[in-house]
Amino acid sequence: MEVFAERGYQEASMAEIARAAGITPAVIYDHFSSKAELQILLLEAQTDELIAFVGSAVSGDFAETRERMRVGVDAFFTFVEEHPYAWRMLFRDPPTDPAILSTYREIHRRATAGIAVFLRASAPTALLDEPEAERDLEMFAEMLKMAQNGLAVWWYEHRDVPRSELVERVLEFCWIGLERLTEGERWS
Amino acid sequence: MEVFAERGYQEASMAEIARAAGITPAVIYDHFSSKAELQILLLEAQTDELIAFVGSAVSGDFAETRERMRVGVDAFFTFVEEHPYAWRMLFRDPPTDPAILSTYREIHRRATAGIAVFLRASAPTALLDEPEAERDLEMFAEMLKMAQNGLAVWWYEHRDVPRSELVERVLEFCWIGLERLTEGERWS
DNA sequence: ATATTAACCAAATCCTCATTTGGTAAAACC
DNA sequence: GGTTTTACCAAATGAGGATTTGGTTAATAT
Repeated sequence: MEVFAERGYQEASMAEIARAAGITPAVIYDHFSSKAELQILLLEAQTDELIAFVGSAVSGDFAETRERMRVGVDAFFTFVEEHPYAWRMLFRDPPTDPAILSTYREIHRRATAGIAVFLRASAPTALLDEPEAERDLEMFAEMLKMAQNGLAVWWYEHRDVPRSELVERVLEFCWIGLERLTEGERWS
Repeated sequence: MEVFAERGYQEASMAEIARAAGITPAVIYDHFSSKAELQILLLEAQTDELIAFVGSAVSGDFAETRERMRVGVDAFFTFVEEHPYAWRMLFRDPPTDPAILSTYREIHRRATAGIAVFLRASAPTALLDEPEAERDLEMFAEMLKMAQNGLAVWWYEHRDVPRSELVERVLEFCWIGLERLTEGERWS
């Protein structure tokens, strides 16, 4: 993971991965059928971990939707902080290899879908009855995911900024929009 | 551009690029010193075009900041619509080649900085005097850029959605946060 | 008209890896 | 104690693809 994350898939050679693991490339092939498979297994494992981590953070009871939102965003950045390699593999370097691209897309689909489910759970019935509700939720989820992710990339070059500040900025940036969404208002 | 955009840098072979241009690979080397240089020149040219395009769209006089914002966001999506290859090269597939990575980072730095300048121009003096003003603007710019870009990626799979709808969703998502930023308010 | 430069190409190079081969040695099993 | 499985590796193998070579032909310049 370290080598994949630091170098990106293409630049990570099996030789370097093996060296980092203290073995030789041949040993890797005793355990994984190809470089692509190795990458895919890592990606999937990390996705499961991220989704479980954020999911459990937001699953409790919250007095206000906003609190739940804050906890979710905070959980994401906590994951980034604690699993920097995982995050870079998952969100920073889209793969070029076609064999991995479909896995990558699936991961992002799952991430967006997860956020959308979360948003839907907070939205009022009236809004959900609108014919474009699904699509709108998906768009909001996509924007939230990418805004968060963009900040995470930015954070990488500004390590001195504390996590709590990132969380605040994300909420400031989009909260009101999300709040109105969850209250069923539309404005022009 | 077409081949780079469709396949991504790694998967685009010089042979295919040449074929698409109706020539042989050797001819490319009469004009460009390497595949990396070719990619870099294309990236830089497209960046200049995008920045000029959005820049001129938002440079006029607007009664309200919100109108200016709408026009800027609309200009971005118009560019995506009219220059799909350019957009994919610029924003969709981060390069893996180290020689190109620095160019890619510089491009994104310029894009974020351009958005930040735009936001700063609309922000009140009081807010700009805060010590963290620069950093906050940068964070907002980063989020706006990535939210927009995320929607553009999403759009790629939902071509039936009209541009105007994307623009509205972006504004809904983040406008109020931006509005408060430009009015100097902070809330907890 | 001739010299120079530019556009072009078919066929070699050549280099970087991923992947395989064909083993040894230690551990686990029975 | 012998057999099988597992962990391991040094040294090939081989493919894909960027880049060069060594030209020809068309255009431009003088």
